[in-house]
Amino acid sequence: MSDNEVRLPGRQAEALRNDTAILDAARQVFIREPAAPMSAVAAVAGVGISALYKRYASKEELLRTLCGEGLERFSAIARAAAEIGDPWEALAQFVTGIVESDVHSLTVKLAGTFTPTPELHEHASASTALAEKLFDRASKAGVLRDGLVPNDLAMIFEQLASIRLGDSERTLQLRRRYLRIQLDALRAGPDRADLPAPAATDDELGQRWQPRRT
Amino acid sequence: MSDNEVRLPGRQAEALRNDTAILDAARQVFIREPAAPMSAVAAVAGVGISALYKRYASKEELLRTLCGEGLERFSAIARAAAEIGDPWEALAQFVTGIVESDVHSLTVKLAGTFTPTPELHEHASASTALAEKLFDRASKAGVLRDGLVPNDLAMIFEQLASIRLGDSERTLQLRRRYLRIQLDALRAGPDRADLPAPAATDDELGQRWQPRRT
DNA sequence: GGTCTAACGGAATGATCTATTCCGTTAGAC
DNA sequence: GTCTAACGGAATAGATCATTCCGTTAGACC
Repeated sequence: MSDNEVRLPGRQAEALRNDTAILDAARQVFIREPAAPMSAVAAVAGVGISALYKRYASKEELLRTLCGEGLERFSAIARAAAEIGDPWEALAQFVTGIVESDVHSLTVKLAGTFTPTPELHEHASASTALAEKLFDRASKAGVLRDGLVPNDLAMIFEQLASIRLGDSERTLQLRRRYLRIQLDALRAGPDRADLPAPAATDDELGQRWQPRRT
Repeated sequence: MSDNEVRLPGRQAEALRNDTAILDAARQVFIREPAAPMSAVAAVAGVGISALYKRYASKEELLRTLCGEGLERFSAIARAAAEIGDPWEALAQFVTGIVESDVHSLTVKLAGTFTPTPELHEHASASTALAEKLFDRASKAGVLRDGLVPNDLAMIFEQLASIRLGDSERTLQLRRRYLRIQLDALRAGPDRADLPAPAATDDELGQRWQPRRT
């Protein structure tokens, strides 16, 4: 670890360390199980429950924070991919980046477990726009199979995020395997059958942000 | 509905009708939400809770029954596909059949919510063997991309089963769309990159049958 | 050294949710 | 006109959690 913040000694240093420990633990716990109890987060972070509530007024607030952080990460990955010259490589890097950082679990799968703020909605729209730009570039370059639309990417993320077997390292390996398969099928090529049904609409995908009970 | 069992009149006829109503409702409810309460099943079936417990000693027993029924369906689909002459068509029909009947949600996704019986295990093994036969036939015919193994099919089912948007009809449409994409990527063809990691082993897949809490 | 207090740990509280049981009804069987 | 299998659904008995409360404690400051 780097020590770029060791200005603060003693007690306050511990508090800072706990800040990140709690966020890391929460990310890890809620990615594995979106309905996990707060006590599980505290246990993984190695702190007491009160340390959580000192920082976040409620579970919802913690989840919102995690989700926002996920959207941030999503945007960063999209922006980095946009720097790549080759349109296909840019898209592939983007998709790979999202899958490798498991950002989908942090955003869409957490949405619906809390009531979203307008800011989160805007942030989500902006992120989607970045992804669409990458998609359109590849599409105009003719490297994508016919009939695909940007929202297909979201569904592919969803499918890959459903893979979870063994520890997180093994899960990552398996996701890479099936990502390769999916990417191969997205490229333009001979023998591509027509896609049988329209992709999900924005409205359909937006339903995920409606608060759910489960 | 056909009336092949109307020998029994009155009260017993109602009981028979309830038998299937309950099983249908349970299938529908637990596919949508594996952790659904028994009362939800009763509500959908249009009966009282006691009608459930008259037939199944516990929730576990109902889940086991559903799972067994799903394995039965799985085998039937595999056997029907085995009749098809063309190896690729046989495999494609099999995969399509599993996805269309949402049988994966009935077997693997329910496994782990109850303690499995030895019979279920054997039944599962037998089903897997049928699927492997279809896979091997296609593999030997050279129509599959290199590096695929039978267990890849299970992961593809898993990914497609994770798609759920709107009502069941819309969900089916979307699954057909992404099934087409996945199938295209399974065929042998030019430009197929090597798959980056080994597929799931039987042991890894078997872990799903270990009882979980969630 | 002696206080003071921010930051904690974690038990206690108050809701909520559910599997299962219990008991009074009722509609056909006879 | 009885009798009873099959019900409906309220009541019971436990879980499971989010959140609060209160007693500790380890640095900060004198």
